[in-house]
Amino acid sequence: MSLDSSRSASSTGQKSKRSVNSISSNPSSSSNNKKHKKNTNQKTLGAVWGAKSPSSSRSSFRKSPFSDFGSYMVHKNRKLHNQFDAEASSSSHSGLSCEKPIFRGISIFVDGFTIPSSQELRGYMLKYGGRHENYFSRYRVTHIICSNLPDCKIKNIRSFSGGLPVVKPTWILDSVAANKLLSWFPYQLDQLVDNQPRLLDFFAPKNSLVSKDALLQYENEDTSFKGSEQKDESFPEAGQPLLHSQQISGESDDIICQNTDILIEEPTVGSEKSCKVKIVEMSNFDAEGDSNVKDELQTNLHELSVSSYCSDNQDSKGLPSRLSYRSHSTKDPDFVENYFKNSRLHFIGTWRNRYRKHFPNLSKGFKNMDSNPNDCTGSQKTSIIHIDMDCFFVSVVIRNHPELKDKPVAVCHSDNPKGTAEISSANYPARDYGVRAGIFVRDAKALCSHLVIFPYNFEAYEEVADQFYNILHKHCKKVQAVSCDEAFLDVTDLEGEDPELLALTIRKEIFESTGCTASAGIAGNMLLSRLATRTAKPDGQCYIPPKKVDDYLCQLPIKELPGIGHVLEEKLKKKNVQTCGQLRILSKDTLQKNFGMKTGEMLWNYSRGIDNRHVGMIQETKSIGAEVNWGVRFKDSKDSQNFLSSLCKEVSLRLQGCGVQGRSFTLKIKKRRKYAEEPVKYMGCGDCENLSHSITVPVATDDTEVLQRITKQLFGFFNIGKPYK
DNA sequence: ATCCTCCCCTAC
DNA sequence: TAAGGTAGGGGAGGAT
Ligand SMILES: Nc1ccn([C@H]2C[C@H](O)[C@@H](COP(=O)(O)OP(=O)(O)OP(=O)(O)O)O2)c(=O)n1
Ligand SMILES: [Mg+2]
Ligand SMILES: [Mg+2]
Repeated sequence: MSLDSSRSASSTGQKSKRSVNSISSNPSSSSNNKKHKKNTNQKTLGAVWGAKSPSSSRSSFRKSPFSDFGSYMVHKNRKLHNQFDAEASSSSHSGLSCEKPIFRGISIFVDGFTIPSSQELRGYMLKYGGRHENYFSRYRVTHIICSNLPDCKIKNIRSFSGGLPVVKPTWILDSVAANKLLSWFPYQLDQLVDNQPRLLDFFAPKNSLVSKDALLQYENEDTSFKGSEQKDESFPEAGQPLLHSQQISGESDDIICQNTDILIEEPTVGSEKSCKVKIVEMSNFDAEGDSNVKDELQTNLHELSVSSYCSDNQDSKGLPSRLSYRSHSTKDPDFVENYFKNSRLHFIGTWRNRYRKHFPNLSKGFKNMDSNPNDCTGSQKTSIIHIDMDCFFVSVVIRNHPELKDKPVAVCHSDNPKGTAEISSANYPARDYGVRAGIFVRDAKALCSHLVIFPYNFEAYEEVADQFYNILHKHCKKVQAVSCDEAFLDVTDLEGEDPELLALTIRKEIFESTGCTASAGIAGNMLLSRLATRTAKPDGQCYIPPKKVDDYLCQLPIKELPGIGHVLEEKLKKKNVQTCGQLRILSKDTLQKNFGMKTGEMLWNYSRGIDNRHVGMIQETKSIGAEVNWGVRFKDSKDSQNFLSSLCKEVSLRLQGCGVQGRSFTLKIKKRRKYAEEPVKYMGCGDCENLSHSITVPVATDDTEVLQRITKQLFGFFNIGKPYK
């Protein structure tokens, strides 16, 4: 009930996509899912694929990742307000460390029963500068610790160790006794000795974590497929005799490749046709009990998306066989699950749902500006703080590596200087070289050859985010979470407090508690405080007083405004608009005519520093979905069906995890564009067309089997593989 | 006018 | 090798 206010305020009535649901229907509703809650919420929670790049942008992006994306990164004046920096560093970091950090860079995972116990080993690791992981991850763990095992278990360990050293616990004990890191080589598990990779360089002082990746690469390097190396973008390799040859059985072509025949002639390298599928499902809540207004069911939309690449024949040799290791949609039966486990975008995309469960009462727009409907009631001007962690993923993983603080560091799955893994976050020294989130690691290495790469540590991000929000909630009731590292605070009501001092205090606490720095922007509305944060970074804060607003905005490149991405930027550039000052010249009418009513108004307002949003207006979830656009390769229709099936399962789990059901469902697919070349990105989806169909069913569901039926039907709408029609 | 479907765009 | 997700806002154009 309270919620409609939020939506109506801005949108002037209807046009809201789906009705909003009533009150509390959400968690309470279906009683049945109680038990799921615990399990599911943790790792599930899904998402939808965003159909990111339009054709135009896609191609430009491909050619020069930097040019249109982060090109300028306006380098922030770190100036003013940099206080506690020095002082805090002394007091802050808890010290588990007074001992010589002989295990620096070492991260162990203890498998099974050991003497001494896993807990004791953990104690040693922490005390001597190392790490201990409770869960195995090939990216975080550098050594597996394990006692000799029965043969039947050995096989298991061999397969999951992924080539990491498997070492006896005495390695730790002896190293501690010697007060230096001994080579693990003599301590390998007896049964595995023959198979150990030679990884002596592991201990290269720098960061062993990285070297692991590097080594793996070297092994495979030569076999890397040529297609993607350099030229790939230039021309469609005309020749390429493809192994194509005959095709498959009738089956394969029907599903996927609709224009198979045509495609075959295409320049495409590998004989694959890509095609993507995306499914979205929408649904209403099962309001069950409160029937009240049936229309209130909030519709909850649930999307599934899949993208696939189908290769029509030749499952045999050629490129594909080489790719077949394990992470590949048709090769790995648990592909979807593994994929999500390692996806950074999945992590940040689902973070919000985890936050909701973690801070149930705080996450819903806290009664928020309750009374004052239109507020704006002048009396006191509102005061908003925006706060954002500096290069979050990097800061967290280098907390215990002070020597790296001023060196260029980035977080990425791979350190392969020829690889197409994406940089997730780069610290400020790295940004000086032009390295930034989203570029390929090979491009990053080209910009900065000594860039240090760290692997992800999702558990740590989760933990730091919790500390971050605990601190924010402690100081302010009106907190609107934006993402795992970013939030708005409405501090208007905290009259006794000077916002700038408060920001200082909060940042200091964050640093002391997490070892990571945050920056803050303080201003009269959300737009301005957010912009202020950008100029404050890194490790600073910035207040924009009302009088300075005009000066501040006038020169500001429009791309800096939230809501203006690369497409809008280009469109405006064509009209000769590059700064807010220039944007102001256009009338609201013109803008609305060119960009639509809402977008036009937004542009007009933002260019003047006007923003009427309120902190804390968070609505109920409207949609839940899951999508995969990487590593999807289908050989025949069965593969695609299996894949859709796993997505249905995933979505079903996520719905249950949230305690909601859906009535409206959308399937999205990606289909390889006719003249698309081989994807530049390893296991990527390349240049695709995005298609979607949706359907609304009479009764809301979260049942896997029902989803499968619906999905099948939706899939049929695409007529994939039926050239005529 | 309003809704509905199929997109596109943006942010993290 | 590598993990290109997720969710919401909004526009165009056709159906009602
Ligand atoms: N394209 C992107 C953008 C972000 N992230 C992840 C990594 C970031 O650390 C985190 C937070 O995003 P921010 O936009 O806040 O970026 P950073 O915190 O890394 O840097 P900044 O100091 O600019 O906030 O989200 C990502 O993986 N890929
Ligand atoms: Mg940040
Ligand atoms: Mg952020």
